[in-house]
Amino acid sequence: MIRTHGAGTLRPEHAGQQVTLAGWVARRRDHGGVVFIDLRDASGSAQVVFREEDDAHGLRSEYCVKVTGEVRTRPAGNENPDLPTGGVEVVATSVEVLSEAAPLPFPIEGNTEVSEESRLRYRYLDIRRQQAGDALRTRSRATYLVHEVMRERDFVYVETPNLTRSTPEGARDFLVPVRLQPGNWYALPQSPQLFKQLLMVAGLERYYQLTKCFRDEDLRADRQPEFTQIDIEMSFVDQDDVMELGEAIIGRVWKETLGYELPSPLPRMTYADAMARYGSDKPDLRFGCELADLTEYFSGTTFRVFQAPYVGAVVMPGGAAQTRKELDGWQDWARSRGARGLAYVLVQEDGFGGPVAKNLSETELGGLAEATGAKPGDAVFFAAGDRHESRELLGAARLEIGRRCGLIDESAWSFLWVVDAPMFEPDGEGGWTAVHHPFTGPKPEYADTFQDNPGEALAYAYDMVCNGMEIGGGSVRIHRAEMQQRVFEVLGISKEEAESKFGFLLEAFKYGPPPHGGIAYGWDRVCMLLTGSESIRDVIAFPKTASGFDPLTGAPTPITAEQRKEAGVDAKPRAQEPAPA
RNA sequence: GGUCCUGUAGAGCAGUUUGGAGUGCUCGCCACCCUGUCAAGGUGGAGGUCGCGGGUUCAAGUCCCGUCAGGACCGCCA
Repeated sequence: MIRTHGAGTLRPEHAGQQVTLAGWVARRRDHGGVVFIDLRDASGSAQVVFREEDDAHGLRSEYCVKVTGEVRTRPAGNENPDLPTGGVEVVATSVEVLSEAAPLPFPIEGNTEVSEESRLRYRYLDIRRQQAGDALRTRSRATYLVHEVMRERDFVYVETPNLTRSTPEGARDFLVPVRLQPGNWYALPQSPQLFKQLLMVAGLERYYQLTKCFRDEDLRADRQPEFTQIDIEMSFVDQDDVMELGEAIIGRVWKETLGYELPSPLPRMTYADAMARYGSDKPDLRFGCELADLTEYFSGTTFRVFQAPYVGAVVMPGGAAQTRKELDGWQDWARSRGARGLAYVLVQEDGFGGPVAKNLSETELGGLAEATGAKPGDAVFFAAGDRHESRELLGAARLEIGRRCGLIDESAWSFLWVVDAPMFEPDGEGGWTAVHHPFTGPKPEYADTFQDNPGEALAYAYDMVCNGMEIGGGSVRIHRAEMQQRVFEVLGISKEEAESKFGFLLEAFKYGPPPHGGIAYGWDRVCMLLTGSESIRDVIAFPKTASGFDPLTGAPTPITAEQRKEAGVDAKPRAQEPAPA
């Protein structure tokens, strides 16, 4: 090594030692006759003292330097108790500039806010900054912890292909042209779902992998086109076994990195409860404001709008004090989410306000506070119509209320499992679509009957939710061809279609497939929560912007005509796949 | 595909409401001064297609139209 010590490791007990440090010039304080340099490396930073004759005046921010000198305790009165190395300094005897640095596009030191655009453009400098570097280091520590847990539990780490077959999952595939077979394309995996099930057939019994997944959909703060999953599958297990493992992993990570002890076992909530009480399948339990179901309450109402299959409400504490402009703002907010508006009643000391109040009877208004839990000074927001849509609107309003009113305890952790989601939901065209994926099994009590009443059947599935964000989800899978066939029938997938799309899985299931189940964690999201980041981009070394652009490399780029020809982008497949009989 | 926010010196911002000379702040950068600082200090200086294009106007950073980029959200993402 070029250096003998990490700058951040120096302490008074090193006094008297000759050391060589290597790192970057973080700050310089040039007094003419004496020059102080804070030399930073991955371990921290230390003060180096130069005298006039050492010629340190030419050192500039972020020069990469090697310094040799003697550690000494600082002169009395000059210690800096705010710094870990503040008791000592290195008196330089020689300095070598390993490389110079051009003037920086943004400051490395200090807490200056820098636009994400330029941080990503110069990501290597951003990561030199404390915050971005720490996020990646925390992610690394957490990753090791996951491997520890999995190793302790005898899981087999298996890598699955990234160049694979397009499979009919939910998202759009990224496609890769195949030079060796012009006209044919690989797809990048949306997840290793089918491979991990094959590994169960293969008898590995306990598989895991930290792996990239790819989905060609529009991006968000918590979505990137390529992202990392902890992918897990286990044989001969029940739902509780997988959930116990999931809690062990997340529990270890939170305990070892944040010192936070996860409740054990984690609370569980049914999907039905989550929708009814929080209007979400991933409720944020860091604050209350539960929804009130007023369908029964308004069953006899003369107000047309409330003559609906569902009427619900959510209370905004202190909301009656809002200005007309703020209340109108809620209407815009609701319309931007595709709703017609957001009816509201203001509960005041001396009565009720808001445009809806006059449409309600004395009795309806009189019992409203009790029915919703509203107090004088609060606003009650209503949604009426389709049960699911209305609840989702109220759930979104609840979150908005939580944010606007500062009800969310940012220091709190709210972990829970949401279980018993429906297997199917209407696809809007008279058929059914899988809520989870088509290989998810029904809860045992629906095993024989789900095809008769698909809307009622519950899936043997579970989602881990943290602070209102889904961080992991899984299910006990179907392992019998007969049951799989019935699911396909509900989904309107013909035998031929199933055969051509994932015949390889169905074939594997002919050879003694074990009962199995698993889970996948969105590792970027987990790390985002762990580090308190606003976006998963903060825990990804080289992320892409919302339009899928990488400001650092400039990807994606056009290709040359030659590349296009060679890749076979425009080629037609040589022969059609054999038509199903 | 849609809605909203943002774009002014290397960085972070103010100025845009009500059009009047690129007007300004903090940091950084360059030169010089300075022997105990640690967000060092002092003096001086450089640095601007006001995202881009068009329009209105005697006059546009400011008003209008379009467009590009970034961000948030809806749709979408099992």
